[in-house]
Amino acid sequence: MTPELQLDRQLCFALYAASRSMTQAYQPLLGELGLTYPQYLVLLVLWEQDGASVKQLGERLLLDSGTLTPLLKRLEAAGLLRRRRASDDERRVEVWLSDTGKALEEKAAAIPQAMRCRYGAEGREAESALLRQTLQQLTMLLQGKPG
Amino acid sequence: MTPELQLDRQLCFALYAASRSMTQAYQPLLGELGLTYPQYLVLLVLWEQDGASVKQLGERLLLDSGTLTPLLKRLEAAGLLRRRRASDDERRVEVWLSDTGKALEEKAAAIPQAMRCRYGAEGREAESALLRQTLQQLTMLLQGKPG
DNA sequence: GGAAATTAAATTGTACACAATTAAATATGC
DNA sequence: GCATATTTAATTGTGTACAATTTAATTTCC
Repeated sequence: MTPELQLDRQLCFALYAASRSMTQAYQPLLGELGLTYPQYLVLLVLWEQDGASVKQLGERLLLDSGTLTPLLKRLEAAGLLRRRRASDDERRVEVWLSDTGKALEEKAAAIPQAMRCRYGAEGREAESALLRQTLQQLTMLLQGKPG
Repeated sequence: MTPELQLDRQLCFALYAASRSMTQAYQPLLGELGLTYPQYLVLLVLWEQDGASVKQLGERLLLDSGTLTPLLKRLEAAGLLRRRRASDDERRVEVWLSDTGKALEEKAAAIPQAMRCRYGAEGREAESALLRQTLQQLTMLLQGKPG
């Protein structure tokens, strides 16, 4: 066995396992709101930036239209948002929150604190902020954007 | 906008983005071997532990049979491994590498170094080992296993 | 030793991811 | 001003993820 290929030495697998574990930990909380984890991410962007285009959502979340289009259709079917061709550029599709979608932000506001508790980050704000920044830098590197 | 809900402050999104970026960065290297990233992870386990059961693979990779069964069938169809009911317990399915599957380890041996170069980890072994350990601890926490 | 509980995979159904292609709208260059 | 290139979404097809159910084999417990 090549030592370099040991699973437990792979940063990539540590990332993959942590990311999926985190998503799983969110699931019970998001389930109460009727959301999946990627749907929650889309709403996080829209609560900051209502009316964002599919392209803008994709840039923030690093997702393409092949993922976003069906996801947005499901959120539209759930009544949380509406999709609209922009009048000044018919190629663009703008995504606007409905009142229900806007109102959901209040319920979601409790989630971050609940999760910090869940993964033992309470009282370790500095440590988890550092981890977050390290991951953000790594993402920029992997995306080929000079950091 | 609730400040706590800002996308760029979410550890969960930093993880999600980094994990997918890492998988994307592996893709060109794995593509040459005809593998997807999860398939590569399965092979990492088998190169360490040939003959592992589906359950054992699932425990190492945190995946269930719903994911593994079709993935293993594809690797079997590609001629890299064979699945066999264990004779001492017919519930268990053992996964054994073919000669082709075993031989692939040599080609894969170049991947870790190529990737370290790719994400700027050269000469920063300590830093990336620390990140890996932090992520492994976080995963254990999220999986509810006392760390 | 046989019913009930447990375990291991497979199956079913839904929802991402993402590469590759298509289609429509806008921008560009000559 | 018009052909060409670019941009933006949608579509198509493959491969995960994962919850929930099913099936078959083994344990457990009386």
